[in-house]
Amino acid sequence: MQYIAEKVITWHKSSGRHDLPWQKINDPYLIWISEIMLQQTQVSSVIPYYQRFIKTFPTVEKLAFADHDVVMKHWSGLGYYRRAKFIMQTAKIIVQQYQSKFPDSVEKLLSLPGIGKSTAGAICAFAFGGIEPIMDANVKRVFCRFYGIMEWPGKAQTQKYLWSLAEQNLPSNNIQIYTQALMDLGATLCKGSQPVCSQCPLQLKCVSFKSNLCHVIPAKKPKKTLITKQVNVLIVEANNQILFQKRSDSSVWEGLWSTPEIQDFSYTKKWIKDVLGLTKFNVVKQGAHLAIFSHYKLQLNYNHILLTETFSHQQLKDFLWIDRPKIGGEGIPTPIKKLLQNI
DNA sequence: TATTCGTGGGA
DNA sequence: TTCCCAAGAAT
Repeated sequence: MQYIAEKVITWHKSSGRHDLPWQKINDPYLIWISEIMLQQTQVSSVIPYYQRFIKTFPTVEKLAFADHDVVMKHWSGLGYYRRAKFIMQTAKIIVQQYQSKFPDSVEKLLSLPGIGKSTAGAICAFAFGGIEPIMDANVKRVFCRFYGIMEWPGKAQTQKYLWSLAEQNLPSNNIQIYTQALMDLGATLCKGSQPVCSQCPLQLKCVSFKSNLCHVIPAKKPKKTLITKQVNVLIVEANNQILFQKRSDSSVWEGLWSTPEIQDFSYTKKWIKDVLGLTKFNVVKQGAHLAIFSHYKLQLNYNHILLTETFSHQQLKDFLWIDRPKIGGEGIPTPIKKLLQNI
């Protein structure tokens, strides 16, 4: 067997992680859910979401026929909400076109929404024992260090090279243990900061260790100055309830319920009239709340509006009144929840 | 192909 | 406090 595979498989038996909720199972549905949740999301963050999710949606059929808002509520707080839309789409496809049975080839898995090359490889390997590579942040770090790759691993050209190395290093058996071992090594020893090279099974042939480059490999992502986006929102309150509007597709917080956006506060009166058919209200507070994202800052300018006119709560499409005490449990973006806590 | 998608944890 | 970034994919 190849050097890396032999070493990490042996290492994993004594020192790998063995108690993650999605291990020791081979149900492709459960493995799929875990892999989607784990995209760009740390294990410790995923665990409670995963357990709650599979309790409510234990099978692909349950998910395929689930209510959109119930699914979003389960995803609320986890981030990257497109993933929730994609799993609903894919669940329907699995039920309708695959008779509820997951395909076992990378090619077919890749055609499903939300499943890219790495997730397809992980599902193949973990659920079906397919000899397929993955390429997550852990594997990138391990291979970059082992082979002494100086370029930023997110660069397209570098990624291509990393995939070819991942292909070359595949073992012909024990693919589940090998795949898990690579990630565990990256998560527990070959960490981003302060790697524990003294315990690493790859130490003898690791280029970065031998050349003392572990502190500069992997290379950091080139920095970009964050821009600040401005958004105006209306916090409309009546009878201890807040008015929410469903976020549209292809925008931040897609599919979640949020406080309605307005182009300019000078349109407030017209907005209240058009949406609610009301003319009487008080602006009880104005302010701003800053939310920091990984790729930009969002300044939420708000007007807190109290309706002073009695009215009937007619059902408006894509609008929803939510009791203030229930806001924490709904599918609402975290920064909006925080904003409302301070109102 | 470079950008856009969140949130929370850790240094 | 501030910065980085994590079991990536879609466009």
